[in-house]
Amino acid sequence: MHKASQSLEVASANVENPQPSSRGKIKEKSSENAKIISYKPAGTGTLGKALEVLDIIALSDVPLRFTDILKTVDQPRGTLHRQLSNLIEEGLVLANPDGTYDPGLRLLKLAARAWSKNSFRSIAEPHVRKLHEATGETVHLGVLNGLEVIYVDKIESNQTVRMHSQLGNASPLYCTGIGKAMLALLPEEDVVQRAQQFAYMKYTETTLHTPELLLADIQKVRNAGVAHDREEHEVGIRCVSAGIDGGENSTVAGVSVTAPAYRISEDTILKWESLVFETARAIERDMVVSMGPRSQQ
Amino acid sequence: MHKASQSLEVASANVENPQPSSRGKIKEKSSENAKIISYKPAGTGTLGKALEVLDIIALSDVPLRFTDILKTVDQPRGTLHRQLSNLIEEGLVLANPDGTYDPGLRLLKLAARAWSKNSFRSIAEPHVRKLHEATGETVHLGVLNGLEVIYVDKIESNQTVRMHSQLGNASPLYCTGIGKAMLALLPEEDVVQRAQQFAYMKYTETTLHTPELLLADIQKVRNAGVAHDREEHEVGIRCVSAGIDGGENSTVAGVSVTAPAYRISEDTILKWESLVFETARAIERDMVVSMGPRSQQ
DNA sequence: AAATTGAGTTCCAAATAATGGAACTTGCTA
DNA sequence: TAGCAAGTTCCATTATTTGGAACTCAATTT
Repeated sequence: MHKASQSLEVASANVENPQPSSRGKIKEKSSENAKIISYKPAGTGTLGKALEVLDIIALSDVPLRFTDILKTVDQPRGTLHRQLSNLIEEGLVLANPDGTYDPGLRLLKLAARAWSKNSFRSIAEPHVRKLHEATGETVHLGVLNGLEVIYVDKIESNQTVRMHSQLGNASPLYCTGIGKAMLALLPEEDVVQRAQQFAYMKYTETTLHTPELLLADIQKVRNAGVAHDREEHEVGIRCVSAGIDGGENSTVAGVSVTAPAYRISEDTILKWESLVFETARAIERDMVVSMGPRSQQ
Repeated sequence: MHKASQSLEVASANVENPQPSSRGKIKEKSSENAKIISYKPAGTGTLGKALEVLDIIALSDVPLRFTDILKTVDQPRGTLHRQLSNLIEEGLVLANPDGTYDPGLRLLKLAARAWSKNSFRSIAEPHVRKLHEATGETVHLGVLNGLEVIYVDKIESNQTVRMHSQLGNASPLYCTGIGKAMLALLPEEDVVQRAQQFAYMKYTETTLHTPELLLADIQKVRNAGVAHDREEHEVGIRCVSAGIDGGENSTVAGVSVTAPAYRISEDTILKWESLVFETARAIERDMVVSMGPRSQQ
């Protein structure tokens, strides 16, 4: 109990869940069920601590030196030094000649596989493409991950912007169309809980920057079936989004169409609402076929 | 040579680097042993073992179940089970409802940062783009990583193919233009050593599938300053490539132009040779400016 | 229906790896 | 040249990982 509690306690709070799992599965963390969700597992175990360091290096906006990392992570110098050595040895971190550290190439290689193997993404791809063709605007496909949405696919309307520039990027749930659409799929108490955990930032005038504003909007999304981002994350940018419920698969995701506000009329928005909604439904249907109950191999 | 320089080179690209390091370096497994390059560090330490499991999951072409992984990795069931638990808890691995495992979303998020933070890539980007504009064909940017080239950027000639589909992908050095161009930059004994370690596959009729064939070609590349892939990896595909020597930075990389053989004449090839060569030189110059001696921050 | 098998999970003493404090280098600065 | 800051190494202590075996549970087999 002593040690188990430390390594896997994330689920400590959400005990007793019927979980109709057939064969046992490995302690699945906060997926759909988790009543109490701990999004910040805080590096427990050797792996967790190593990843904590890796996160600091990867998520920083400026190159970090040894001491910078040391200040962020609460550890003795000797310990951090060895952790960095291990990360470098494994190719997860790159030591620059000037004494700073960068994320390593191995991450790219792993992620390339993670992306191409992602079955949800490949199932959704034709639908995403069709939506792009129907609207002519930028389309995003995102997956729920804790308090963020992670973009797993994207088709740009404007080809001058690099396509892949944003894949894998993460945005907060509360200020994006996809984020709100996904929240609306979750049980109310789960939404309430997450709403309390956001570190709200008022990106624009219309950003929903309190749990109350957010929860009220989520209710509207539930009724409408689609979510709107009315310049809530970036001035001048609007988006229409619909949530995708993976069901069995427990994946919660969303699609969206995004465009500059000046370019689109209310009529266009209405048209997009149904297009986006239908796209989400189509993806859900394909998911049941491909990964649903009783299938796969 | 100044500042701190802890380029520990465990499995880094350049063995045998005089490296006038001033401050001590991190760890450094065995400096006199640097002749023997261990590209397969074989999971040492807790982190290494965890990554070994992650690699198996990420690099497999089919979804793996617990037992499949167990057969590949030589470990007791109990141990593997806990390792998987840890990987799942950290978001590096995703447990599917059907009992199979996939690489997790956290990898995408980390890799997105690794990519956008990669200073080499961003320095090279304008040159890569220019080369694409000058040739109208597909341009690749790759970095040396052990026995492979990892593609860090790519501009497609044919927009119908998804741009990001290949980023992070790895190919063997011996059968790609960029790979051979990079090898040509390394000291001879290093090339010989790597040449012996490849698991040669005869992809096409012209694949250089023995160390002898490869070494002979590398010599030609050294003389010419550019490397050719004459349908050595894929039938009907040719490519012209030049190596990029990071110098101080110790990054070894390469650029290439690729096109279907039927579409290009010998004249075109000649023109590309100088374009590609010049692009590589231009990138090297920019690297010295941005990350070379006396700079940073 | 009972027995068997296969797949996954849990437990715990023993083995191994990580920790953290302190001493040690080294380059830079006052 | 003394002092300082940044980075590196060492090693006894502490904590985690290991691996074998026992256990659960469902799907076959007999």
